[in-house]
Amino acid sequence: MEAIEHDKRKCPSHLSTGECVKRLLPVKDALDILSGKWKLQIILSLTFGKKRFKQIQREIPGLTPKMLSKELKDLEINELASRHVYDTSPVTVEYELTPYGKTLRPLIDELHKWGTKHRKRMIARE
Amino acid sequence: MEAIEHDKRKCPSHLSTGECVKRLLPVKDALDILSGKWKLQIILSLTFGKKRFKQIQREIPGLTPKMLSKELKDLEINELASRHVYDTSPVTVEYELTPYGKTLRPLIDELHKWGTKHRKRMIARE
DNA sequence: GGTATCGCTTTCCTGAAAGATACCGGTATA
DNA sequence: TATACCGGTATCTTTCAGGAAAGCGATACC
Repeated sequence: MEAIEHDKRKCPSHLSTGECVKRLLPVKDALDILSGKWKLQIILSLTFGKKRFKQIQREIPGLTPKMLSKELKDLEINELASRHVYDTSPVTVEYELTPYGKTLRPLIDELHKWGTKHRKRMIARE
Repeated sequence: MEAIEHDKRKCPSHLSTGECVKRLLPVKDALDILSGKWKLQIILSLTFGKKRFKQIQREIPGLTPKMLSKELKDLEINELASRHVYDTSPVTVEYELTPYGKTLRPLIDELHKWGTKHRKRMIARE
């Protein structure tokens, strides 16, 4: 039987497959930083000001200290949040978004914009 | 010992905690659609034109038919991709990004932009 | 003395996602 | 006849993110 015409388009001709993958990497980096069950909530919580460990935990129901600790470390490693230890006793520890962390804002806004449209669309469809 | 001054900022005063969570939902929706090991690559592959099942699979090393099948279904459910079956034998099936699917573009670009900066920063730091 | 708070860490465990592998009917190709 | 392609599905196993619970040193409160 007659086959359908297929062109072999893969990547645009000026890009090799390898280059396509390379273009993908930064997108994955960004995605990694925001995905996961708690990251967004924690970032959001910190956008409203400095917070202490327990304070964040109390704000986010279900968040265990283990997870919070881990996520905060990730944020620190990526220089999105900073940790300040004060020599009180027992120690006081505060976390805060770095200026760099705040550069996530437009990205989150874009996600919010698209997500909102999508949500409406999916609900409208029923 | 003297405690440090803490304000109790949580959410901006005009937003309840519930409303904060609500603002989060659409962001998560968007994130869900893009995160995962294969979704981005599949979407990217489809931005370069209609593709057949095996064609996509060949383009993305390591992608099993089971995963591809599942991801394509997800894309269909979200109306981001469409499936066309042609009555040849054996059947020919083509997948393509819908116009709606193409609206993801600015979002992916934004992720790419931030991700690129972040990648540079992390590499520069060593 | 007993209990509570702070800021975690450690250990153990589970459910869900992802991977490996095999298979299916139908067709074309050698 | 046998082998390969197509578009998947079915089944089994592995991996791994994340949860539950306990503990820790230091302090403060009743």
